[in-house]
Amino acid sequence: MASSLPKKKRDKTMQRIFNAAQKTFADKGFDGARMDEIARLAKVNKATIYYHIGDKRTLYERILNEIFSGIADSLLQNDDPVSPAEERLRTFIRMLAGLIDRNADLAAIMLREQASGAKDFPETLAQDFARIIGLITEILDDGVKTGIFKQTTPVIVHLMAIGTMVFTKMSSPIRSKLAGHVAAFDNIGNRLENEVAAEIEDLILGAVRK
Amino acid sequence: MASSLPKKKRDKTMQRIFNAAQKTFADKGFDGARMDEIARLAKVNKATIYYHIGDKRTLYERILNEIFSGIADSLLQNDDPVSPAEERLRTFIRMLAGLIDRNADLAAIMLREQASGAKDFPETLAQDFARIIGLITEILDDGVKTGIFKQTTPVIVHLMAIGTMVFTKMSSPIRSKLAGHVAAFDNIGNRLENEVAAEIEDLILGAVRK
DNA sequence: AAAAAGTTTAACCAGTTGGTTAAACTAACC
DNA sequence: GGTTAGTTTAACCAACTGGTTAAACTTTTT
Repeated sequence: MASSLPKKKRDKTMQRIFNAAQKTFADKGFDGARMDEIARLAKVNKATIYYHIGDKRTLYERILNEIFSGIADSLLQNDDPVSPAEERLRTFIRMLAGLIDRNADLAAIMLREQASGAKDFPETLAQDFARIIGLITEILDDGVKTGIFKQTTPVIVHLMAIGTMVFTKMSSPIRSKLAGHVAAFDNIGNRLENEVAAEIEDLILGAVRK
Repeated sequence: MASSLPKKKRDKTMQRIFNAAQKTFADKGFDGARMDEIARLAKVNKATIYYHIGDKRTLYERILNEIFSGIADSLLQNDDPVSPAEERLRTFIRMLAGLIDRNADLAAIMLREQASGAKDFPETLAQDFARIIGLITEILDDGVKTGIFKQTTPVIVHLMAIGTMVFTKMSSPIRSKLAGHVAAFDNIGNRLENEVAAEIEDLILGAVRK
C-alpha cells in the first residue's frame, strides 16, 4: 500500500516502535524487556528509539498511557447514561471483556502494573483510572437508586470484574496444563468472549443484583 | 533466643535466604530481582546462596513451590467436607483472603506469575494448583447437588475469587492516589480482612447462589 | 588433636544491556 | 544545485549482574 496517507514517515516509525514495545513489555515485563529486542521487532535501529522517544522508562510510560486512555475512552464512549443500570453494567463488562480478549497484551501489562503496586505511577494514568472508576460508580449508584442493585463498594466491584477477566484470560496456558491433573476439569480454552465472557457477566450481575 | 531448637545452622541460613528472596521477587519480579540484593537482605554472602540452593531460577522455583503448596495445604486442611456447601465456600474464600492479607508478597508473586502466563511452569506447581481447583470444584458441585448454587464453571469462580482479592490487595497504593481524583471515591485502605473481605465473600456468594 | 566434611567469604569475571556518538543518508527548502 | 534540517545507522562503551573460585574458617568425626 503506497503510503495510504501523506502522513509523515515519523509517525509510521513511531507506530512500529510502539507496537513492538507493547508486545515486548507485555511478554517480558519492564525489567525483562530488552531495548535491542524492541528495536529488532520494530525493524528499527535501537538508536532510532532513543532519537524519537527517549529512554526505556519513557517508552514504557507512553505505552501505559496509550493503553489505559484507550480503555477509558472505549468504556465512556459506549456508555448510554439513559439506559437502565443493568444494561449499562452489562455493556461496561462486555466492552472490557472485548478489549482484553482482542489484545492479550493489555491483560499482561495490567497484571504486571498491579503487581508493581503502581510504583512510579504517572499522573496521567491516574486520571484515566479516575474516569473509569467514576463511570462504574455512577452505574452502580444508578442501579441502587432504581432499586435493582444492592449497596456495594464500586471499586471492589470494578476490581472483581477486571480481576476475573484478566486472570481468566492469562490463565489459559496454566489451565491447559492443569487439564491433565484434575479429573473433572473444565477446560475453557483461551477465548474470553462468547460463553466465558457471558458467564463472567452473569456472575458479576448476580453478585451486585438485589 | 539461644537457638530454640538444635536445628542445623543450615536451615536457619536457608530460611533467611528464602525470606529475602520471597520479598525481593515479590517487589521486583524475577528479572528485576538482583541476587546481590537478596544476599544483602538475607545477610549472607552471595556465594552462599549458590552453595545452598543453586542459581536464580532454582531459587525462584523453590519460592513458588513453598508459596503454592502452603496455600493448597491451608485450604484443604480447613475444609470440612460434611458442612453445607455455602459454609465450605465461605471458609475457602476466608482462608484465601487471610493468607493474602497476612502476606502481600503472595499477591504480587501470583500476579506476576499470571502475567508471565506460566512460562516454564514447574510440574510440582501444577499439582498444587490441581489440588486447589479440585477442592473448589467439589464444593461448587456439592452446592449444585443440594440445590443452593447455580451451575457454574469452577475455574472461573475460583479465578474470580482469587483475582478479586489479589487485585484489591495490590491496588491499595493506586487507590490512595485515586482518592484525590474521584469525588465520591470510597477508599478502602490497605486491609483486605474484616469489612472488605466480608464484602468480597458476599459478592462471590451472591454470584454463585441460585 | 588432627583430619575430614561442611560453610562462608572476598575477589573476580565474562556476558549482557541501556544508552551514546559521530558519521552517513534522505527529504525539504531556497 | 546546494544548503539545511531531520532521520537512520554501525560501532562503541561503561555499568551492571549472574555466577565462579580458591582460600579461609568452622563444625563434626575419628
